[in-house]
Amino acid sequence: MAVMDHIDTIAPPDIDLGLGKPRGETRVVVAMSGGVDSSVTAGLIAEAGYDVVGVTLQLYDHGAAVGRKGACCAGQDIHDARQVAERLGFPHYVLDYESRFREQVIDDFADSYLRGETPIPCVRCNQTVKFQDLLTTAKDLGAEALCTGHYVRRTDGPDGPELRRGADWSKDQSYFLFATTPDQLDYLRFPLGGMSKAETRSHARRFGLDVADKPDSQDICFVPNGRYADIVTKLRPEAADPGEIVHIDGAVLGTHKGIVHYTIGQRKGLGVGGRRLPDGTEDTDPLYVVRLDPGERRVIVGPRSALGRDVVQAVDVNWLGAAPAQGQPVMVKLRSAQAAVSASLNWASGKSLEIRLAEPQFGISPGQAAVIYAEDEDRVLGGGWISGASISKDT
RNA sequence: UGGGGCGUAGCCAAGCGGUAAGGCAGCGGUUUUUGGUACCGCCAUGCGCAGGUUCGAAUCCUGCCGCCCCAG
Repeated sequence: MAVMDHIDTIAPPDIDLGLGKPRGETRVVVAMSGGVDSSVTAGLIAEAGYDVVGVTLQLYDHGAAVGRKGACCAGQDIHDARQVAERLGFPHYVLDYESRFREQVIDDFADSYLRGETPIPCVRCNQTVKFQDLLTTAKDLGAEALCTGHYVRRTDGPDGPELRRGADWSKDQSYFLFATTPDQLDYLRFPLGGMSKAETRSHARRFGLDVADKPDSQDICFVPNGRYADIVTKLRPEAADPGEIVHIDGAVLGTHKGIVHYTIGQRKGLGVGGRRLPDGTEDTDPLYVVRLDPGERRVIVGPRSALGRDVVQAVDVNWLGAAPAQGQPVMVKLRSAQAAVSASLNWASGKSLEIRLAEPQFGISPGQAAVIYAEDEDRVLGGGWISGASISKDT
């Protein structure tokens, strides 16, 4: 089906992790999700002569995830990872991280919705379970580095390691790794960072892996069938309490089915049709969620024009290197699957920052990440969790 | 129970004798390791109901029903 996704033959690359010891004496832990990317990562590192130890984290309930396409880290995926390790001939361990994952990722996910935010569990998972817990485990296993199959690059700069976008920008995952600390980055390696997805799959075929044609993962890994609201409702029933849908002009337009179902910028799912305004004109423009008021359980809606924001505040900021100077032009991604936009730093103080976007953006939601790139749009300077956004007054 | 107006899909509606626009909502798909956005596709054998006129009616006529406004 995907014609572009096929390269017939590909030569073995010689991956060097730059760890300064003979490869055969250098132990490396590879985080294996059971998908193509991390499987190939392990294969390439083993092929390059390193002492590979594959580790797969069991993150959530087996039963719910068995047989699900494109998931990771449970059931079938653990089985797939084990098979890859067997085929490629290196040891493989499965670690039970279910309780840690629940506490640090799933609970946070649910609480975030209660606050009227829209969380990114993938970042939380990288930030905690993978780059804290698993990283510590890797060190305990005597490894010199932890490898993952992320499409990002780690380069050595004058002030230490730098994080850069994956060479294949269509698969770039740097947005999800903005919270990686300098110490963590120092220990991490991303062998796929210079590759395209097509190349990765070709290597998988070269290794004869059954997962070569496994679908790319998508959706939230611990949510079956994309019904994330079900999970949140199960954990925090009040997130599904109904409330009013209120237009920014004050009119109550209907009832919503729980704040968990909405995020700023969202259009679908409101169920509100056209209406006749008091002045006699008709309003049939689509409505978007402009704001969430968790205290009053209100969903505030308005036309798309009411969504523009060009000032963004972020907290829990992480810098990979020196923080940019005030007024410095940067590029910022406010959403994983959207191009970075021009911005400048208004101020940064401690773990907080405010940026000014060159042009207003639509659908900026607290709980999401503002990831800041250098002007070349390649290096990740850092980022933070969006805490608020506003529109500046006309000049 | 005098006068006037209106009843077209879940909502807002165009059409005013020639064989049901459009928007919103909804559904499906594409895109996507978060949520969302965007884009593409689908969505009224029928126009309150019943008769009538006509080659032909949502469009004209009659009756009934239901809303709304004004006047009692």
